[in-house]
Amino acid sequence: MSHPAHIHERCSVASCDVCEMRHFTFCSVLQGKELEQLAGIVHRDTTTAHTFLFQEGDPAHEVFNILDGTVKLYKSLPDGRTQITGFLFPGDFLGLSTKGDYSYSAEAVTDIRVCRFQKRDMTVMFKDFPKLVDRLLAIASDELAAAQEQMLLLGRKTAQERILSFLQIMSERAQRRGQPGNPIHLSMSRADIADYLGLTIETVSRTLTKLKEKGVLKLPRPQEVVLATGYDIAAAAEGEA
Amino acid sequence: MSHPAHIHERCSVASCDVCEMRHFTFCSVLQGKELEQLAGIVHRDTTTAHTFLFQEGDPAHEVFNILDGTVKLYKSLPDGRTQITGFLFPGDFLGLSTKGDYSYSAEAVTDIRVCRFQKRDMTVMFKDFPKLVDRLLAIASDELAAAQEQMLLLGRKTAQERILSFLQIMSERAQRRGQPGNPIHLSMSRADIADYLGLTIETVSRTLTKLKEKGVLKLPRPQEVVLATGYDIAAAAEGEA
DNA sequence: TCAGGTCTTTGATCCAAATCAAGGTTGTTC
DNA sequence: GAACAACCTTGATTTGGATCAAAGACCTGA
Repeated sequence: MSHPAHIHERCSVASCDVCEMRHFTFCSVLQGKELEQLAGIVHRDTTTAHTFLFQEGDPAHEVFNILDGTVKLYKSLPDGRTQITGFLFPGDFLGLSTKGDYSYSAEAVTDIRVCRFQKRDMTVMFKDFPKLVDRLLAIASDELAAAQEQMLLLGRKTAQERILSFLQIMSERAQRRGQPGNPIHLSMSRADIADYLGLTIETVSRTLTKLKEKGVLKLPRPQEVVLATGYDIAAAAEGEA
Repeated sequence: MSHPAHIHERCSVASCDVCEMRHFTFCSVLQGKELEQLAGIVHRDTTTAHTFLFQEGDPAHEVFNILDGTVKLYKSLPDGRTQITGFLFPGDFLGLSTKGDYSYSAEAVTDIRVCRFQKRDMTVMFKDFPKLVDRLLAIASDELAAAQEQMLLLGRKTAQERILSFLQIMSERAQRRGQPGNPIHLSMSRADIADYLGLTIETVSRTLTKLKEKGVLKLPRPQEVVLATGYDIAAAAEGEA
């Protein structure tokens, strides 16, 4: 794999009040003049898969909002072992950090479009519009709850429960974006799924095959999962007998 | 083990400006009249080990601040498998949640003292003092970074690396509270450590014994760990050769 | 159409940690 | 200070998922 490069393309300033993600993301609390002020500080970028938004240890000068595509957040150990801590999809926000540096890396899994903000510009917005901070606190709270759920998965679930939980999460998030929850499109590789679930590629593949043989799902192509209707995936992901 | 009961004791209203934790916790951003207003809504509770502050699924009406003792936060699966998502110590804040219900349980590991606030009272404080929200966002951000670090531990570290990471975390947190970082006092049981690290009691015990045999630490009593000076625990916790 | 690369699946074997099973230690109550 | 209970340690064995190895599947460009 070639070493991903940092983003370099930049598009011109956007007009936030006609943004298609406007009501699905953190800026949904702003309107009218407030959105104009936001448009004044935003940059839009389009970039290809495997590009870094930033890497662990980089000075944390920017925050981002995903417009299109999939991004992975991860942390690594010195010997290369990697844990993906989350996948981001359109409408998701990233870049919060109280330390001066990012504590994780963010890399495009697919081609992506993002909104990019300088943190110092955001600080001004926070001062002018405290409801933005309220919104970010709610977002951080939800992320914390999701992180705790993921700790339960990583610490205590079997391989099969992890895969089922993962499919359930991907399905729910597609629905929150207004997409169908059932044929599930997996925009990431088996390696990324493994690094998200604390497993190996082989175990991910084998477990999916086993679920296919059980009739729980179909796998017409590696990236497309069709869940059997009438199967209680939520219960199975928590280990019912 | 007897089933822990909910808290029932209540003490009278406190005077926040003489609070010993005042500068170590979220109220450190308040002063003078602001603290008086906070004192008007706080209740102090003293309660014994194994008491619940709340359980997963309870309506989230209160937030808490730990004054003394240790609290564990955890999530469980239907069959009883449990993942502790964090230990809280004096100065730590808990109870954030955007949903109506708590998404995890909080239980006293030792006898504890806490400040207790009704969420509706806090909402008023947030409106009056936006800097409180800023502070909570910073706290949530830090917790998120810690959660991501814990996901790396649970997904990718060996038993020995987990134990060393745990000791390092406990040491650092003691220091942040102004206590010595070296003889480490473990206020929780082996079972709790296991549920925090995604291991079994036996593996926790064996791994500690092995580290003792290697001369990395001494274990004068089960709850007291003395780290060997000159040993780079941080590097070992990340798997240096 | 074929060559080469990347990704996924499948198979055989291994091993770190879980499970099963005693003992040992510490603290508490009567 | 004996009896009990809770917790911790140690030993023997098992096992779920990792590792090692190889064969498909799919895509891209010449």
